Amino acid sequence: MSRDDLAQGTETATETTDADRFTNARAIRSTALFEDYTELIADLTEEFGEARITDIARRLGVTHPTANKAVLRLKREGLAISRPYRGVFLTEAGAAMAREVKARHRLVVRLLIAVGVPPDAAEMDAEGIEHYVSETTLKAFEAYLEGRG
Amino acid sequence: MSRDDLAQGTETATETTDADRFTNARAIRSTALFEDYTELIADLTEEFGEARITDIARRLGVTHPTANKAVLRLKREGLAISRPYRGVFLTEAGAAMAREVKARHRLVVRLLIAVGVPPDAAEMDAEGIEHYVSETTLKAFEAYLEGRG
DNA sequence: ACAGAAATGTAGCCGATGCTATATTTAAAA
DNA sequence: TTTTAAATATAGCATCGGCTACATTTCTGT
Repeated sequence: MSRDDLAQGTETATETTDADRFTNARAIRSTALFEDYTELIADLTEEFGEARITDIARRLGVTHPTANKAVLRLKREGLAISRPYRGVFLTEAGAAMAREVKARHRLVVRLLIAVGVPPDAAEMDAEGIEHYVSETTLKAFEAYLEGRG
Repeated sequence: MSRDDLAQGTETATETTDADRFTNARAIRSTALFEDYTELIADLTEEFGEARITDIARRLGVTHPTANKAVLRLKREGLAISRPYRGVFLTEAGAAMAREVKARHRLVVRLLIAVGVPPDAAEMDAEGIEHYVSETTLKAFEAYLEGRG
């Protein structure tokens, strides 16, 4: 099920209820962490050739056991692979998620700045906002940014 | 601690680290549910004179036990009050949160529509986005909407 | 007034996401 | 090489936020 299927809810066609919106938001909340991890692992891999648990934990501002547990979940979901005491790497699925997330992140930051948000605040807020931006909204952002050169 | 204190992180002044951003996002994630509940309770109280657990649960798309447990947390945090088998009401603190959240929600929806997001998608995405919009960004949204009449 | 229906409450389960404390393994230094 | 430091793993605890199943209370209709 894609983001936009979710975004449409389960209604026959027209109406969208409050419950649909909240259910959608809850669904996204549960994938937000995976998005953060895959994006970060991609960054670290590019920078250092691999993503070490310690680096992941430090960048996210959590302890290593927390990062380790999250990586176990990533592996279980087929988004990452790793051998004991070694670096973490993304699977193709994980890399695809990372690419998508990164593109979304950049677009959100660009749009915020375009409407006058200071760059620092834009970066800060985008970290949370990006997860909730649907394909439809993303397209609108693109169109808006196009239309103003 | 306010949203913007959080948004500044614990840095001395200038630099904002990745960890600050993620820690900020996590902090907001943990208050998002309270925001949803207070806003909804305010709505229901206005509509029906009180907020019943059943109505809260239905609008959020969760079961009553889940809503009940959340209300217990709200009460523990001093945001709501209720007597057994009776409606739920907001405290002054809860009502203040509801007002703030509602204002933020409206502004986010207006901005999304202003940049070309279809109203349906704007409503849907705002449900998640609104929680992550800082005061700074909110001010920028206001200025942007002012500046285009 | 009372029976049945509806609403609310409680108990207990689960998974996610954080933590601390304690192994264990790998890497670095003497 | 052997010791020490750093990184990683594991165990166990807590809270949150979902659920189902069941108990209790309130409301409604006859």
